[in-house]
Amino acid sequence: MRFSIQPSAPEPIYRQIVEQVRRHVASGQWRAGDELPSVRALAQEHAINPMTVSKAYSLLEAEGLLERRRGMGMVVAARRSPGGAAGAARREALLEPALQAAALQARQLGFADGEALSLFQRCLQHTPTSGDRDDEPR
Amino acid sequence: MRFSIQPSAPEPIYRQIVEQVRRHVASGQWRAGDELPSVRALAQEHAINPMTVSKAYSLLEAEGLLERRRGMGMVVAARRSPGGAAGAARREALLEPALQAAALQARQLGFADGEALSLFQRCLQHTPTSGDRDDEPR
Amino acid sequence: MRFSIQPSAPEPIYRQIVEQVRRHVASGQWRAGDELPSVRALAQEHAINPMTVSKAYSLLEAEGLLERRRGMGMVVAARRSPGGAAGAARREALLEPALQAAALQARQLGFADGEALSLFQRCLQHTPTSGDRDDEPR
Amino acid sequence: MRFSIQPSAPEPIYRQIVEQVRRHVASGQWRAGDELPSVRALAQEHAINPMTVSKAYSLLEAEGLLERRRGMGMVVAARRSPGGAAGAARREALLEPALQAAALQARQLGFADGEALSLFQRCLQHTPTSGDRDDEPR
DNA sequence: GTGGTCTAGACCACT
DNA sequence: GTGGTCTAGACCACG
Repeated sequence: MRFSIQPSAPEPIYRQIVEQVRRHVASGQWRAGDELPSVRALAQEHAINPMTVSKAYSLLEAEGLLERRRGMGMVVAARRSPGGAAGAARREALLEPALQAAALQARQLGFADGEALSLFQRCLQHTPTSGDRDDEPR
Repeated sequence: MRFSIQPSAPEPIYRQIVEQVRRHVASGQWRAGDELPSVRALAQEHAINPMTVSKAYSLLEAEGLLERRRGMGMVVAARRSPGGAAGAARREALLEPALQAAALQARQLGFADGEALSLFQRCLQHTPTSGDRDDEPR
Repeated sequence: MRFSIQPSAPEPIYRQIVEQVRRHVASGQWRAGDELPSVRALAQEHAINPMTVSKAYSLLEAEGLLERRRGMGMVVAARRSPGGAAGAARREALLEPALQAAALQARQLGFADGEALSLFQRCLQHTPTSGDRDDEPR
Repeated sequence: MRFSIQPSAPEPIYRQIVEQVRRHVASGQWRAGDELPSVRALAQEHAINPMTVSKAYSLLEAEGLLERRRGMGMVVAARRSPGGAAGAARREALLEPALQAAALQARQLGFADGEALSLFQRCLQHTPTSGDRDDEPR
């Protein structure tokens, strides 16, 4: 259960954490009851401030994706069923904004559907399958 | 020559304007000499701050994409040749970041290539060809 | 649009703010488009840290109750319709936890329904009608 | 003599135990000499930390409500006289904070006295008379 | 050990 | 002017 944090990226650190947890839970790679690294451990590992990690965890707890086990850290909540059909819909919903943005930009750039799809396919092939990469390009 | 502005989107308004102009010029849909809406008109139409429009226009002028014609507002500059092979490479370069981001998220969500491509195709079909849409989905 | 903040209360300050906004919006006392005091103004008025206010506002934005007008502060979001039947259900849902807790305690203390209701009525009569009190007892 | 513990509730576990004992003793449902479950038994039954139970019992002992019988665990102390007029006042005092909180929230939500009382009555009817419920609504 | 809260101050981005 | 983000450090509550 490792995180990929890039302090220099334009996306705020706390949001990088939030989105990674969302995607890993939605994809079923992390399951209900799995323990997350402690605030202090994650902060120290990536040389960031504990409050930044805490902020991300708090947001995920408010969202219902994580649960606080008092005195024992955070675990993945038991509410979602990522395996079923609802899980598939959720995953699509999470991916859709990125696809729509890309589609809109392709249109504004005058690309035909085939060209855009071909370029996207090339991007997919250049993106490793595992979600556990340590330093993804941004 | 209409703009699509969404004040509630995470992308800053001035950047939305900048990127839209870049794409429409790169694609050849807007050509040298075309007049852009005045700062005041664009600001009023979308209920945004004139300073925001002005900031975007200034950035585009500094970039050499627009020219300031005294008393006539801004027009598309004459420097680029969007039709050639170099233009094609430029258009791809402009689209690539969005595609890479989508590809990465698709991977982290556990989608196979075929699924991701199919979802992207659906998005493309739901996105009108013209760049003149007024309210795209967010 | 005034807030009642008691730094010495056991309830965290940021949560006092969150709950007050929730209740005032749910009751229709604050309506869509109403502007909230700025982070800095509210912080200074009650001699608390701006980050504490900001945290409360951020939570309310994530909840969809407030909207950020960039560069212009926060306003009440336009999504809810507090006047309708759904609003009434929402208000009841917000009140229910407190009532249930009181009911459970009354039971564990061995009160009969009539006694508990009578005591509650006395409490209601001692609680001013206006929600704008500046220093409510805790 | 069963306890209702909800580890996920905002109220700390040790305090849930303390308050339940207080209420059951004040109401006369638990009487002098009654034995409480052992620290280990209570901890195991609710899957909580024995230290948490021990902390609650110690607080109650310091308060004079419980007594430690060597080798026999804790029993309800003999000091109070819950049946008299003073006992009634005590019970009311224990219930009052919850009622005041509910009344304040009802006011801030814009409820009239009649509505609030009616909702409270419904809550009371849905709350079993016995204090031995195992899973109350949260 | 765990996370929560608050403070103080700095810097950034946007309008 | 607005809010957002991050850092550093302190203290608390809980288990």
